[in-house]
Amino acid sequence: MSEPLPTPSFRPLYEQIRILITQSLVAGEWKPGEAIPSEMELAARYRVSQGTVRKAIDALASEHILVRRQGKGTFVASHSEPSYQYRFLRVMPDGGEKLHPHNILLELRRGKAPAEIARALALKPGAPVHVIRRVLEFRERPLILDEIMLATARFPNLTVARLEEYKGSMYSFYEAVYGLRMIRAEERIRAVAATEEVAGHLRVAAGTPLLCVDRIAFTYGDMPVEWRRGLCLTDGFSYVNELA
Amino acid sequence: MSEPLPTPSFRPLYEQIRILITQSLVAGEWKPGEAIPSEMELAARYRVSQGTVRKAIDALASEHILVRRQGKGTFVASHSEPSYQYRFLRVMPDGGEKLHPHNILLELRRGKAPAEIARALALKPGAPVHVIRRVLEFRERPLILDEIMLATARFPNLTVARLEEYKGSMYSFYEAVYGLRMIRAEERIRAVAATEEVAGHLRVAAGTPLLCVDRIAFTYGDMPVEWRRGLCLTDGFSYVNELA
DNA sequence: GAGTGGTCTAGACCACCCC
DNA sequence: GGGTGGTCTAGACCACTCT
Repeated sequence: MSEPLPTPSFRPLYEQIRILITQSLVAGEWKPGEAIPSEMELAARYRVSQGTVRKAIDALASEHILVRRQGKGTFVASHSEPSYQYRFLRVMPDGGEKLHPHNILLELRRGKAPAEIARALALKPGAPVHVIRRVLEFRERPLILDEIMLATARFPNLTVARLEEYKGSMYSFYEAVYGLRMIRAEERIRAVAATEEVAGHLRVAAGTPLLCVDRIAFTYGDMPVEWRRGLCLTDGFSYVNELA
Repeated sequence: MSEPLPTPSFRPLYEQIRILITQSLVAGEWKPGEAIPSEMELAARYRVSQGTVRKAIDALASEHILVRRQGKGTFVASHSEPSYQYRFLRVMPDGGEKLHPHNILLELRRGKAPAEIARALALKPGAPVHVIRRVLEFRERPLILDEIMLATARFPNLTVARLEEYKGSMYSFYEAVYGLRMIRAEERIRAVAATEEVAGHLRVAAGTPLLCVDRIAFTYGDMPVEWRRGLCLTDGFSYVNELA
């Protein structure tokens, strides 16, 4: 006899709970910084044991989507919280201090996504995008020249005023103003020589070697939202990474 | 009355089990690639429940120190296994294929550790070290010029012959020949211009921008073992990183 | 079928936080 | 003191692997 069915794929309960919790997060049922219901409440809601909810929350906490605080509750992670402000910024002063750079907006304009960037953002080639250019300064010295592209469809009414009024990182801006929480990012790093124009913005000689850091940042469900290219000086600074 | 004792710090049981397992790994009770005893056996050995052993193993597995294989057992991770061979190599062709480079040894000599490197390796300044220089090639093209420093005390009888005879990554060499398993590494990346000498080895023009990747690699207990500086071409290649 | 890791449950108790 | 997450246990059952 043929098998009844080749069991399409086994999905543990805690995995399904993880998905349900994620859906509530996407739907905005619990907002960044807020507490989600207690493990017992969620267990009752989903009709599973506390241990199963716990495993689901563990997974989300390990992705930094939720944050556990013993004695207080489990909270929705937010880029607005101090410790998460520059969570994705891996460039550090060689001294070892934290880097809380100062943001100088150079330009906000409309443009069309080049083919490669459109692909990265899952848009049609030539789709309309916002192009942001800015310099990050540290101790009065320019450090990084950023170019950022965002689909206009996802970021309506983006203006210089709204960008400049906002204090804090780009991702806390997306989160606070557009409800878009960035969960993870992929970076590709190369070494390049500064062009005349770039050198001007960074106040170094043309030809100075720079890190070119291309980043794609994703929200829930691995949806790409932001493309970014950072050109970064590295005298006195380096890109720090931990391999595990 | 005064408190009996201010409870110096709470140490969960599974944490203590994790430490005991780690000690057995350090002592070589179970060798890389081998299976450790089953969860039930370890539970009996340490007189705790299977669930507690499980949590300890989960932690070690998430650090890639152990590898679980359902239905088979839990194994000691090894840099010799194909999927772990170039576990710490983050430079990838832009195409996306995996990079399995070809190793060309340039030099092995004795030297003294400069102050900064001695500090990184927890040695006395000027301590004797092996200095290895090599080029990694990919498709007949030189890609990375590496300089590696290892304390001679930890690597006795290191010779060109032994290095050249060994096929595979540096870390599988350390593991197979010296019983040193590298667990994690820290990298700091900068952009530099190729010197004449470096440019010669990489067959590019002097001044070409390169990634300069400084790495410290650690065994168990966060003991530093290897210092390494890689100078890396990035046309057609990039350093890939995932931010979570 | 026997052995392994993986899931799920239920209940007890501990550590932490805040009222 | 009452709530939250964190630990630990014990037992049942499932999925995978090998023989």
